[in-house]
Amino acid sequence: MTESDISLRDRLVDVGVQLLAAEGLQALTLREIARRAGVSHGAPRRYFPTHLELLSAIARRGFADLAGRAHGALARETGGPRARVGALARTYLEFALDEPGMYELMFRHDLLESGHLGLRGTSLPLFGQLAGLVAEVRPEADARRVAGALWAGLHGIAQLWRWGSLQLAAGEEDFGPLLDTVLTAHLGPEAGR
Amino acid sequence: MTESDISLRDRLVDVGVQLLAAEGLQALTLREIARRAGVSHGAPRRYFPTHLELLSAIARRGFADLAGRAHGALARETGGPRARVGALARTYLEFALDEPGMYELMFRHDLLESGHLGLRGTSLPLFGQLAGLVAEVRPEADARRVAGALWAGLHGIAQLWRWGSLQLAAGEEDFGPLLDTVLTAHLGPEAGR
DNA sequence: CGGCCGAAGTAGACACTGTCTACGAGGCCT
DNA sequence: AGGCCTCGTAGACAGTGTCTACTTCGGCCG
Repeated sequence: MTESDISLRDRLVDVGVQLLAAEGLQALTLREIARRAGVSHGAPRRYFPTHLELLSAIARRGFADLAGRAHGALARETGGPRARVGALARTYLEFALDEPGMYELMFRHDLLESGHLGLRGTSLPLFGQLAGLVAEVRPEADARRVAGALWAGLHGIAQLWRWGSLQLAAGEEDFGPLLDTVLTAHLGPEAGR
Repeated sequence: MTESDISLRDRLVDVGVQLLAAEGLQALTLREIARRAGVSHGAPRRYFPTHLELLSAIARRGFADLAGRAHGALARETGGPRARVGALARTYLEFALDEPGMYELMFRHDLLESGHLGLRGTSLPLFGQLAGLVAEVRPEADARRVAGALWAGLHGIAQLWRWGSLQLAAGEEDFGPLLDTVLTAHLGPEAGR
């Protein structure tokens, strides 16, 4: 069987990721995941003692996905540091809007293990890259502080945009101009755009 | 009795607000609210057909509270538009960090009626005021766009700060410098600070 | 080869949730 | 007085996460 090739542990996470993308965070119950994996509701407990741990494992996939996309975007972007920050930021927002359920889960820290798996594992390195690029663009500024402000702006846009708040309040139709506004405010205008 | 002076409807919301502040969003179950209000678990249904509607009524208090604080802050701040934006922003962040449960609820739109009560009711006017002040500070820019970017920055700081992400990643101890960074980036330096 | 043992999954119980429905108590109006 | 109607009660129901006792089955050791 191809399904029993991989362990139940991995299959549960696979099913979870798929279910999250298909039906959203609310559908991601322990029992429904077990059902779709074809096992009883008690089975997951052997690998994930608590629901939070299973959700955390699913979220970890999301962090890995985001890190992969960011890595790919940076590899593709051959311009200067300012352009690379722009590519990173666009990737971040596209991820948040492409995978709304996953993005939601990744930042619902009440549903995740308190260990902040995502942050330490992949967000921090990613943040470090961002801060490094910022330092190149604005050597006179406190790069980590500016990178933090930038990240906050990205996260805010992602969140508010998903709810339609910014569309309604700011009257935008696309998040691009908002993103450019934030980037330009912190880093100055982008050369070739 | 002083408790039966006010209607059960209001009492439920009162109890909810109090419970939210005391024990957080997770404790805000319909049955627990009913218990603390001294009625059976079916009683709320007469006033709030669904749990979401009760939560929405509670959140509405939060939006009103925020609007009141903003109004007060603007009344207190006698400086120019740039200083007034600063006061507004600080008020927003202080609210988010003073009342973390309420702030969380206000932006958990999966728990609120889809009508976006809060947005239309109080956030939009508030956003309008912000945009008006921004227009005074930067007449050459698209005020609503800048205000949107500013709001996103505030929301992002509030969210990330509450989880400790920014403290960890950006190495800050206080959100003030981050807030100043965002404000300065979008509006230029504040005169008297 | 046979018995055992431990890992893996099952099945049912428990407390809790939100929702729904049938029911009773009490006041108000005609 | 009698009827109605608003308000709240009480219990049932499906669903959830967690916990515990029980089966099943494959591999290992004597």
